[in-house]
Parts: sequence; structure tokens; C-alpha cells
Amino acid sequence: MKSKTATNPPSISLFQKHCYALLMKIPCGQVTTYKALAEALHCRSYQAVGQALSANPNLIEVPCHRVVKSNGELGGYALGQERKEALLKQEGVEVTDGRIVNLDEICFVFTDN
DNA sequence: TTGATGACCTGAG
DNA sequence: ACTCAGGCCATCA
Repeated sequence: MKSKTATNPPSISLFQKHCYALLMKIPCGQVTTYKALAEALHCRSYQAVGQALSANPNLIEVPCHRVVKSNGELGGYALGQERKEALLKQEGVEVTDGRIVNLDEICFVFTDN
């Protein structure tokens, strides 16, 4: 059944899949930046990472709200920056005036292992 | 294929 | 502090 001729398009590319995988690895109370994510993916496409999150197929299982900009700002969010800030505060992240307070302290680092 | 877009980053003025 | 310009790379038309 199912001729499956048209290759069931995976809806998402491998690049995006990697992004989500790394996102789910981020523990609670920690955040990361688009840059760090791109570095973890071995590429310099900071924007591509953002677009991958914008595709956001699973906004529930993937904590995309834990991804912020490198300059300390929250960045963007499908539900709006307000929601993002609220979620971050809920996680225990210090946010002031739409900016991460101690970003360097709570920035999650992706290890090779 | 090119060209435009984007939840970005960095540097210079 | 802010604004402007260039760069980076994946995705879509």
C-alpha cells in the first residue's frame, strides 16, 4: 500500500531537525543563543537557525523560547516577545526590560558528547 | 539557476 | 547609546 512514490516529504529538513534536537537538550533555567546553536551545527548560519525555529513544528516539545540573541535581547518568538520573556522568567531566568541579565551565566554549552 | 527573505552577528561612524 | 552597512547560510518563489 501506499505507493509512497512521492517520498513523503519530511516537512522539515535535516538542519532543522538538528536544531530541535539541540534545543531539547537545553535544561531548564538555561538559555542559548542563535550563534551558539549555529556553532553546534558546524555552520555560521545564525539566521538559518532562527528560520528553523520559525518553522517551529512543535512549539510544545521544543523550548524555542530558550533561544535568545547574542547581544542579550530576547529575539523573536512565534507567540511574541512578551510570551518569551514570561516563559524565561518562569524558568528562572532573570530578564529585565526585555533583556537577559546574566546571559553568560546561564548560557548553555553544547558538548561534543 | 538566480534572487529575495529571515526569531541574526559584527564592525564602523 | 544608536544607526548604517556588510556578511553569513538555509529556505522559498
